[in-house]
Amino acid sequence: MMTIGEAAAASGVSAKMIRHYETVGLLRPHRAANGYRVYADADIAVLRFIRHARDLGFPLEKVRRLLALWRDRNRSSAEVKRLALSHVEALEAKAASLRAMAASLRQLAEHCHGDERPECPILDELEKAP
Amino acid sequence: MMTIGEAAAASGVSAKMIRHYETVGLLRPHRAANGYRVYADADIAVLRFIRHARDLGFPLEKVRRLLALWRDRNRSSAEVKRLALSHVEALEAKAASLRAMAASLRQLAEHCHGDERPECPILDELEKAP
DNA sequence: ATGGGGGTTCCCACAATGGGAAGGTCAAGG
DNA sequence: CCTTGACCTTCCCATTGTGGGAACCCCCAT
Repeated sequence: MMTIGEAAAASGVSAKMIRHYETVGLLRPHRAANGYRVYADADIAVLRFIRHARDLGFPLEKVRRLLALWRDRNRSSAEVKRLALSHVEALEAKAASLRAMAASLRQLAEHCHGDERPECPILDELEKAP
Repeated sequence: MMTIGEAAAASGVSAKMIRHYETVGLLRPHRAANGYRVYADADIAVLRFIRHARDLGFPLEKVRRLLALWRDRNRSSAEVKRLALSHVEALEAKAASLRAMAASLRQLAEHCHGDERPECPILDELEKAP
């Protein structure tokens, strides 16, 4: 049984975020008589779970669903896999979009002299009509 | 000389965003006697510039600097190139991070049977201690 | 004059995180 | 016993970029 500060240290989630996860309903710690939140080992496990999921880029809504599956002893691994792969697709789509931007811009930059002169194909491109 | 709706249609930037760009100081349209914003062709060019820069993922702060360089006839292309390449690095770093997440997660998913059984290495990983 | 299609400002929301203020609580030590 | 400092509580604000919507004003055509 620990306070929020200890739970933060034990889980690697900041106290601020722990409270936030509670307000969005991912967590329900007990309260001591003085109003302090009290975290049991199971709560710490939840917090670590959340952190790992966040480290993999899952948005909180998907973390919520993962948690539900985690707690459900009758889940099918298929459902977990589906959720995970949909997230993989989202990540890859986003990454591809960023890489496309980077590639276009790098392309433009390669044609830029990068000297004292003001002429610059990067600005020319940004200025274009369409 | 056009109103904000026409400027939106001409530039591809929503009226909502045009107002926002104004409040953050990227734009200063004139005002008609009735209080309506009035956009000149130069303003439309600025809006298109902003849109192109946003399409390349530049955050508004960098868009602001690009605009300043664009307007500065004495700019050096080196400065533009530096700004662009720093953004390229940011994009690539972000993309790499997303791809790393996707790769880890895909890896985990590959080891998940994805059937009716509850055992799932994805959840096992999220549950892990550290 | 009236109705519709603009325009204006202002507030709220998202997602996830952090900063900070104002105040309550507890343990240690003088 | 009381102070001090570390910790807890709630509440508000900011970030980034975008959108939704309310309440209200304006102009033109019917």
